[in-house]
Amino acid sequence: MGDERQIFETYLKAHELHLTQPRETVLKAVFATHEHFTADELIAHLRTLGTPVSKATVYRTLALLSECRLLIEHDFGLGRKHYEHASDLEHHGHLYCTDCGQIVEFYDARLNSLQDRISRQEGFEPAQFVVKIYGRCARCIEKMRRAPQVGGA
Amino acid sequence: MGDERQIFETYLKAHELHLTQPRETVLKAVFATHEHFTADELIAHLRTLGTPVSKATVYRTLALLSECRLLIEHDFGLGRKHYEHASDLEHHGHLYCTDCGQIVEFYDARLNSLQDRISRQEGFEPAQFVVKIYGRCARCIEKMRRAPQVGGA
DNA sequence: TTGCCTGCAAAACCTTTGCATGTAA
DNA sequence: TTACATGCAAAGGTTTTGCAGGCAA
Repeated sequence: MGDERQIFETYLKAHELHLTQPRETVLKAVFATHEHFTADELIAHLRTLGTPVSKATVYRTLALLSECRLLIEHDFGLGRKHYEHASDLEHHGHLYCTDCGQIVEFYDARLNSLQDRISRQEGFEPAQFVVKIYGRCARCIEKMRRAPQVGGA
Repeated sequence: MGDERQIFETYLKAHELHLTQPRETVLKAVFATHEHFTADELIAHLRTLGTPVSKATVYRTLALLSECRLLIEHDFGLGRKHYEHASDLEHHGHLYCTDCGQIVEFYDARLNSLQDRISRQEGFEPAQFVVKIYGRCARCIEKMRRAPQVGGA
């Protein structure tokens, strides 16, 4: 978490912005765990911690953290964004279960070489690589087997 | 476009739904091209064609077409969904330029084997495989070289 | 002291929903 | 004839913005 703070401070200085107390509160909470989270969850968590930060400021801070590449915004098509640490993104992607909504991470060392090869081909300068597989997780496949839905095709 | 119509009709019949005129209008417009589009763009396009369909019906029809796997919903984190033909999805992913918003497709035969391998590993039954690379496109890299931004890191 | 930052509430945005009317089968 | 579908407008949920007062540097 020392790294993140330093990167954030450097970014703020470079843009003549301030490291305020609310921003520091958000920074700490965000990098205290490695969980995915939504803006709303973070706002609730901060309230629980006894260090509430307003909705507007949380959104503004998340935008800053995404701009300086400390956070990645994910969108699973649910109408709200999920955030995760950019440093956690290397070599991994997400499996999203369309039945129960569970998000499972998977690791594959070949993802990065894939990203590089494709970006080079297209003349792209890659910043983020996002791999998602939508489908049904093992648990829901099993559940389905025991109690099949009508019209399940 | 014959295929899509048949698949849609079969799906509607199986669920005791009707193939109405507005649904047919949407179906035709959607499968007339292979472009990505948003709901809003489609609504505007239908108006231009002289065959307007209401917002509510367009959204409802897009949901149906996604349910029967004729369309894929994409989310590039812009607050609105992009749709594309499911049949176009094989072996390809998207490069999204964070500067100009351009979306470039890339093809790589290895994507499908990657999906299969990962899904098997995790016990997933895959339905959609989404690969996105966010970054800067060749044109914007060039533009940037000629007129660098302040604080451009 | 200066200009950025905060929090509140209102606005904006895309998408969904309730309801009376219209229409496929 | 019966149920499903349409269109309008209003509601819904998340994210953004305007503004007056507060704070970092």
